[in-house]
Amino acid sequence: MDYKNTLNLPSTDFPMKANLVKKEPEILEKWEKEDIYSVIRDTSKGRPAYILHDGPPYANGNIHMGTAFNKVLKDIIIKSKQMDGYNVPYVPGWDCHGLPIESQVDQELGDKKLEMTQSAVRKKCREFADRFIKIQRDEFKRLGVFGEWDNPYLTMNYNYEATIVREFGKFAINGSLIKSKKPIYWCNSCGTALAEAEVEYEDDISPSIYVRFPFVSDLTLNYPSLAGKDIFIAIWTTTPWTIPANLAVALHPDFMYVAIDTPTYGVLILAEGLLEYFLSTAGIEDYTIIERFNARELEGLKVKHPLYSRESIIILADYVTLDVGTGCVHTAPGHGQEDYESGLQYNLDIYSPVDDKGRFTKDVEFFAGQEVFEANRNVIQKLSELGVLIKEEQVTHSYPHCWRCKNPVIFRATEQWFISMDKKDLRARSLNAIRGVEWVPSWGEERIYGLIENRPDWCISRQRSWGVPITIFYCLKCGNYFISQEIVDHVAQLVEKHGTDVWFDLSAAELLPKGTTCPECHGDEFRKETDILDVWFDSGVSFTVLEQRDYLSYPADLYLEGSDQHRGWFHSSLLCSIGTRQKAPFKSVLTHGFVVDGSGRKMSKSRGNVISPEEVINKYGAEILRLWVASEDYRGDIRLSQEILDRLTEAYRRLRNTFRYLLGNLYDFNPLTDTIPYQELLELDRWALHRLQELTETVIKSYKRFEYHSIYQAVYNFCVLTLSSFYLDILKDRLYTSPVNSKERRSAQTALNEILEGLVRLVAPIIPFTADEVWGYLPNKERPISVHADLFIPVREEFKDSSLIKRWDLLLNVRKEVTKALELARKDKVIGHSLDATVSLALPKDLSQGLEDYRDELRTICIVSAVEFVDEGTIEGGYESQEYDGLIVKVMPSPFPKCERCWIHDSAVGHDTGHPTLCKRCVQVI
RNA sequence: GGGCCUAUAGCUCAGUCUCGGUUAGAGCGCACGCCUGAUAAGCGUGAGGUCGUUGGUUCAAUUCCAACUAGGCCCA
Repeated sequence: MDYKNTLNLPSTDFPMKANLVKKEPEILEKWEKEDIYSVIRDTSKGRPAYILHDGPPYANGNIHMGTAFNKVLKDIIIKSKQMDGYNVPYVPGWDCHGLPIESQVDQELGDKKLEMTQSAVRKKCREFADRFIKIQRDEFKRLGVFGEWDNPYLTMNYNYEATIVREFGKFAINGSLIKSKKPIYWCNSCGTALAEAEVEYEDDISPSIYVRFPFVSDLTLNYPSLAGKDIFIAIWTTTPWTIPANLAVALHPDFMYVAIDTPTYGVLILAEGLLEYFLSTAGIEDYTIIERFNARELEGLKVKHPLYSRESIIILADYVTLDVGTGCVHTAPGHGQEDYESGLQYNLDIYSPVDDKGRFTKDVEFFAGQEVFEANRNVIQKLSELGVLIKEEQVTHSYPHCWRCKNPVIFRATEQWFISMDKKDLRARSLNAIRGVEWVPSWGEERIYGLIENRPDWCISRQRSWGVPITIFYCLKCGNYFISQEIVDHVAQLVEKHGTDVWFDLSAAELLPKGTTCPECHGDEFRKETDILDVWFDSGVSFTVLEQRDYLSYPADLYLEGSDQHRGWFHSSLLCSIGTRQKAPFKSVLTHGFVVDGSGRKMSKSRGNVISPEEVINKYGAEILRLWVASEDYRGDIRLSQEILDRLTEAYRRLRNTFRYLLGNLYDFNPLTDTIPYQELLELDRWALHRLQELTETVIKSYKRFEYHSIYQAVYNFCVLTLSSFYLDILKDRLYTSPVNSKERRSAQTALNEILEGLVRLVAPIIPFTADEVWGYLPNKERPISVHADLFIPVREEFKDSSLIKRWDLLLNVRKEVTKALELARKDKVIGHSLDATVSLALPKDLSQGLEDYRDELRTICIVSAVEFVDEGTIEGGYESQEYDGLIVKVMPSPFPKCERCWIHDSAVGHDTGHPTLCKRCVQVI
């Protein structure tokens, strides 16, 4: 007779092989059909809300691994908060305006652009953004991310654009807005401003000149050695044309400077560290050092401009280096980024006497009307004539060029709009607010604090097309610019209806409320501003979405982005919110690191180490990608490699198989009728339930702390150690051989069911596809349509029994020793399967006390045919425990025949004539 | 060049921070073996680490401090 048919072997349709790549789209379709997101919204009505406000990705390409990581992390938070009892709506967003899209559209259009109106080009930009929003949306959905995908917030939506106009209006009206000069990249031949991304660096040959500026301040008082001499400071530059705009000379605050006396050039002051370099370059051999200075002693002294009869001031700046030159840096605040910052610091004019075509303006003596690059020659000539030129040569260096016309570009100061950091105490109020926000990890606080503390005023204007206009008007009569609440409201209404195209399509008169007159001169003819807003302002006011949708709330509970956003979105959002609402838009801010390759290098095309989300999804499935997100500690760099993916795939299989095995053993279990009350469960099953509570506690706590890698480790170890290699392995005998409806079997199933129900929920936020697939196979069908619409099962205190755990710790430890002994016996070919063995234990006193009541459990948990306790000294040979002094384990092959049904060797096998190959227990079962 | 961050077995993570103190843990992978009633599964045993480097503090440092190296983010 084939007794195998009399066993209760596991049985389930839940497939062992996941085939995620094929299965996931089916599950997505099911979710779509069920409208799972709405179902979750409905079922969680009335629960406390948890608002994670989405940082809008930029809509100009497919998502990369960083975007995928970020979105999955958000989704894990959303799903886990949801299952932890909150109502967690999620409105995804996209950042739509800005230069990258405008540039890409420019390239697609080519020369056609020249014949198009600004609005027509903007329309192309809108279509471009739209295209990629759809693509990215599908990519995010494919990752299993739940959200309001059919109603996201887009910064180019008309109502959002109107909001931007209104928020900008608040700054303008409250007095934070200022207009001032700032140097930007400028292409002389195109006559346009360029963004940083629009310049290309290429090697160029430039003049390199050394010039001496005579001192005006009297140095002889403090330095008598200099008495009676002509004293100069020596500077070096590769842009002679900026000399007319020189207003200062910068020294490094920590460098030493020397004064050298030369027969040809008089006394020259320069950095000590560049003395040798300078002397050899300038060809000076005859000199004497007559004085040394600390740079700080010279700060504020005056020198004379080498060309004009005005003064230039000596200032200090960190960016001065000893690489090349003299350590005394010619500073023209209107023609360089660093020069500009020094100019602000020392309150210098941002002087930039150059027009749109790159020609000196008429008030520039000697060079008026000359194009700056052509003027280089003349400037050098003039310096030479005036006897202030020390040396001229040529250098090859990397210099910025216009990406369009390939000509060299210049820095030119132009009028720009700024939000003042200090006029309305924006900086102070922001710094104060930072202290009230929870930053995770905590160092984020210092990082953003430092940035806000030191940043200059926020330049919010751009000379581009694809963006939200700065809605300011100018009076044609008096030149005054103005804005008012009435104008803001009026324009915002127009924008809400027609989008910001309206600004480009209509005239100033059409855009203004009827009867508007200039508040200064009552003129009635106007022009509109042509600049648009920095896109960081667009996304910076995204918290308005939280106010405008009644199911969201401001401020958000959480903002979550990469650590680069301390300078980006966290930063602009904070400023926008503080500036208009006096409080931070977020209660807490979580940051993650960047995705790097297996050896910690950044992913880049040139390195060839890029792994795309698409690649992972198509080869392994989104679930593996999500498991990766959960498994990595994201506070630092996040590594990704083929090996990591392979490991995760194997781990996934293990998790899946654990679920499958649990399901397989519950095929005949009806929780409603077959559940055994806790107090009547076998000890081992109660032990398992206690372990489940510990796991639940760890996992729920880790979800709260956003520490998903701990969850991954805990769940995985639970499946492998607690379940697979221990509990489930031991349970097999009881599950398979006991009568179907026996208490022992139902006791095991009660525990298994509890474990399955708990586990499937705990992992659902991380592997939502698999969890929901498992959900469909659970024994009891009275449940929500998806695991994601349900809640975690909280820790059940009544399932905890720490004294039981303590007793069993000993059993587990002894088991470990027995397993070692079994392995040795196996090596010696004494046994194969552990059930072939009978084990004799010589126990020291302290052990025998704890084990006396567990003689039978020991046999079961060691999965051997018999365990007997014997006196010390009666055993010969045997394995001596390293853990317990005096514990000796002797493994022998069982002398009894093997029961054909349960595989246990037993003395009673053969005693029953009806079933001569079965043990007593199995005979009874049959 | 500056600000912030990271560095523990081949891989992913514990431990160190708030207590510095016997042989630094886990799983995976690897090697070897068992089973064939979770079977393109399951079980066991074992080998892997001068805790990035160098100094300092200390009776004692992976743990505290400093510098350096490598890498990451943001600036310049």
